[in-house]
Amino acid sequence: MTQLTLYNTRTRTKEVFTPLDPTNVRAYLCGPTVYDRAHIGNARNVMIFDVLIRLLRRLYPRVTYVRNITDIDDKINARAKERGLPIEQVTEGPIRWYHEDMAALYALPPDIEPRATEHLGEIIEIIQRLIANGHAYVADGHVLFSVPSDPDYGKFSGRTPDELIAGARVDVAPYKRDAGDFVLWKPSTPDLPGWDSPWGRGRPGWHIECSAMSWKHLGADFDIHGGGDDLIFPHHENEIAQSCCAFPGSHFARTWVHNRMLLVNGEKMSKSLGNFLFLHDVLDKAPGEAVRLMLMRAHYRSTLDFSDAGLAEARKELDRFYRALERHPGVAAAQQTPDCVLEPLLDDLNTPGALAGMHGLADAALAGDANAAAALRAAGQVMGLLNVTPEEWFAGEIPAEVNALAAQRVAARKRKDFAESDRLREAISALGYAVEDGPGGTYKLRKS
RNA sequence: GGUCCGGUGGCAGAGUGGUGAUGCAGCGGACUGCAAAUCCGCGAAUGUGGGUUCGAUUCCCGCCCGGACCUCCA
Repeated sequence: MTQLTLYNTRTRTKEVFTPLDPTNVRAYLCGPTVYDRAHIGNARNVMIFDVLIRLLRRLYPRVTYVRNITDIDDKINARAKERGLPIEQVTEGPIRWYHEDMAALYALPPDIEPRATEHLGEIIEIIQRLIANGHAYVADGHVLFSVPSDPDYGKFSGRTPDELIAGARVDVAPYKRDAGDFVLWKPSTPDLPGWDSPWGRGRPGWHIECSAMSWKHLGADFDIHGGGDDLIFPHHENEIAQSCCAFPGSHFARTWVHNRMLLVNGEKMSKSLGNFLFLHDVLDKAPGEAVRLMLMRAHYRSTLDFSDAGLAEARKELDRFYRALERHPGVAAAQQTPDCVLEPLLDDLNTPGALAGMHGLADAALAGDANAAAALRAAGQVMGLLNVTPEEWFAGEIPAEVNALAAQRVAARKRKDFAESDRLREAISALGYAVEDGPGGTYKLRKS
């Protein structure tokens, strides 16, 4: 019996995953706030969830994968104001880029990609429910969630309300009854985007849109909710509070999967440090699969240092996998995911372990085992790797100039003019390609 | 200050109460005009001090070091 175990942030333990409805597993991932390019941290988050979805689809007949787009946000408003544009025009580019960048990493598209701007009705309905059952109040044009009204508040992130107040470093707005209360709805001035509501023209707070979109598309109870671990508090704590209080008796997401943050060349990536690494820039320098593999080289719950050296190693690992496939041209993927890859993945998404399994298969394939090559392809499918042919991986576009030099080199080797041969190899190398000699004067070119 | 996580070979990075995966790099050999790739082989690690145990890298405690969250951030 193949059983998936996942570390559940809610219980802080590894648990056997049991779907609420085995005929339809429902998962929600906090998607991007679209005011800028996606960065490499966004990519890690999507990659780990992508492998999870691929794995679930091998275990269950149907998986509904929802990943939202947050297109209402004060940063978006700020950009719109700067440029004198409506928010739709500010978010349009980032949404398109996000799709392009994630596609370059071979990320599966979500089944449903809801947007906050399309869910004002659900947002307002949840707020009304919260007011009606005493978990929210109107003050000074705002609607606030009343933290003291929810006895479970803080349990998820492991905090007590006292701690929250003690640790609060922000000024507490005077209209708040309790320092920990957070905004569900806030008024918009005429120069800001706003929507009509029972509380006047305004806009939703940060956390409410995820409660609304997951409810609409997955129901009040669903299986898995994912995100970066920096969202545990306050975002996910607040989502849980809103949703559970709005829908008494419901439990919101059963299993919470959070990935650790990543470092860039040893430093935390943050706005204040100004070292945000955009996916777009990384993809200019390295193939999408290399970036993807790089992000899988560490377990999702440990810190990953995204470095140039690591990216170079990821590329070499893929070279090895593709060489193994190259030895068995046209071999189709095996039906079953090989155990040496499946088992580590079932154990809380141990992607480094799965990669080790793939190296074992590559060894066997290189030694001539066609079944191992077929298994390697199947492993690639669940990992989202090995999406192209070996020829495409190695060759890419070989410039005519490089081909010409290589042809000259064959001639030089034929007449045993090795000095000229070596000179030509260096010339090819200077253009960014490596030449490998095969038997009988044959050769292969690849990007170096 | 509060809460939480981690310290494994040169680097990256898993697992495990009983002689420590995997990759990259390095070294020796085969192959090659020389290389590259491939194959064969090699060296190399569990922060520190205690405790539990027949036995701990794995469990517990102290210490040292590093990191995260508590504030917008995946």
